[in-house]
Amino acid sequence: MVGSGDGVISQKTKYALRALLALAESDGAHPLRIRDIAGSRAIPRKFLEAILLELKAGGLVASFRGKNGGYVLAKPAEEISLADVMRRIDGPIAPLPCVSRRFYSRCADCSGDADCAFRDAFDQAHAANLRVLEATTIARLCALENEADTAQGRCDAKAAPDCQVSGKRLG
Amino acid sequence: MVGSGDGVISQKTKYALRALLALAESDGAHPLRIRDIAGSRAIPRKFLEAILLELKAGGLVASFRGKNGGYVLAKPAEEISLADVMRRIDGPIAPLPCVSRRFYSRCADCSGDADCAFRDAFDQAHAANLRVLEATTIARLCALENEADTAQGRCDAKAAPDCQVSGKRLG
DNA sequence: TGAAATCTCTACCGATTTGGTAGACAAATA
DNA sequence: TATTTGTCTACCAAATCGGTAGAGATTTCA
Repeated sequence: MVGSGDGVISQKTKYALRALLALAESDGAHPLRIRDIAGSRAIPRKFLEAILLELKAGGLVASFRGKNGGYVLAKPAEEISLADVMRRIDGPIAPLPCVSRRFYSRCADCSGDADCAFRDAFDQAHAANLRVLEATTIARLCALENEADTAQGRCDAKAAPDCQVSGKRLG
Repeated sequence: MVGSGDGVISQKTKYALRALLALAESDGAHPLRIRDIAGSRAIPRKFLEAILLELKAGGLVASFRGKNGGYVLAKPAEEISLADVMRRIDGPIAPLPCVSRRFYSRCADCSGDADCAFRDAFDQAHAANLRVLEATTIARLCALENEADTAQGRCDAKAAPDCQVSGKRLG
């Protein structure tokens, strides 16, 4: 079933972003417990444990153990971009390894055949994509979220108005 | 292993693009046989059969059976974009279903939680990505490929010069 | 010195997707 | 009718995705 389309952002990345938003919105004085983040953001607890460990390994969050322990952001929310999170959780963002900024490697089968012709196009597309992803920070998302909340109506009010909800549109 | 990175373009899409390039480069008078495309472009034959059927279902190629049969492009190479091929083979390009132009649907878990804040950013990134992918046609890829070929040195000569080949760069 | 609370680590698990392969079948052509 | 081509149904192994279980290590507090 080709078109069922969960899209390309993994569940894991969505959970990671939600967790980071939760941390960014907390006062930062007290660490947030895994259990509380999981509870408030609807994330499976054990899964979140693993995700936070990855984020910690990537230097995005820090943790404390024992009573009063928990997680905090390891740097200002302004310095964590969407691209940072995606790369840490799902690996390279580039569509082809030979076009990757951070994880460059030669395409295994690129020599002597037609793949090379694709490279340039994918490189441009990737660059355009990345510009947005690098420019968007957790802080910015946080602001957007609060905006939406106080203007109430929450998420649904912002759904693209020209998109039909029923079924798929193949045009 | 998060960074091993084959990238996001599936093998299947790469094969599809190679096959389309082969068809675009043939004179168009005689159909190309699956076997010949597979041979000249290093694509597993049986796998290519399935791919061509999908492209046919999508109206990108046409076929003839029996002796002298084979495949041809169903429309001018100028009218087949990278985005067309990717969508036909791998489904929606959008990172989130609620941001998709062709396959819109509401995110399952978007109501009342933080996902909404992501939407806007991913929407912009996707739009930027799509602009390039829609603008790049098979004809253009074909031209690029020939350019590279006649300037000889083939692919490898075009590899990004500022990228080290050895190992991964984590910066 | 515990005991409790918290993060950490290793191991597993079922479902789905990816990248294929095998083989019978159908339609053209000569 | 024999041959040559595409078409269709069914598999298959390996990897990935989304998660779970449970023991272990640290810190704090009484």
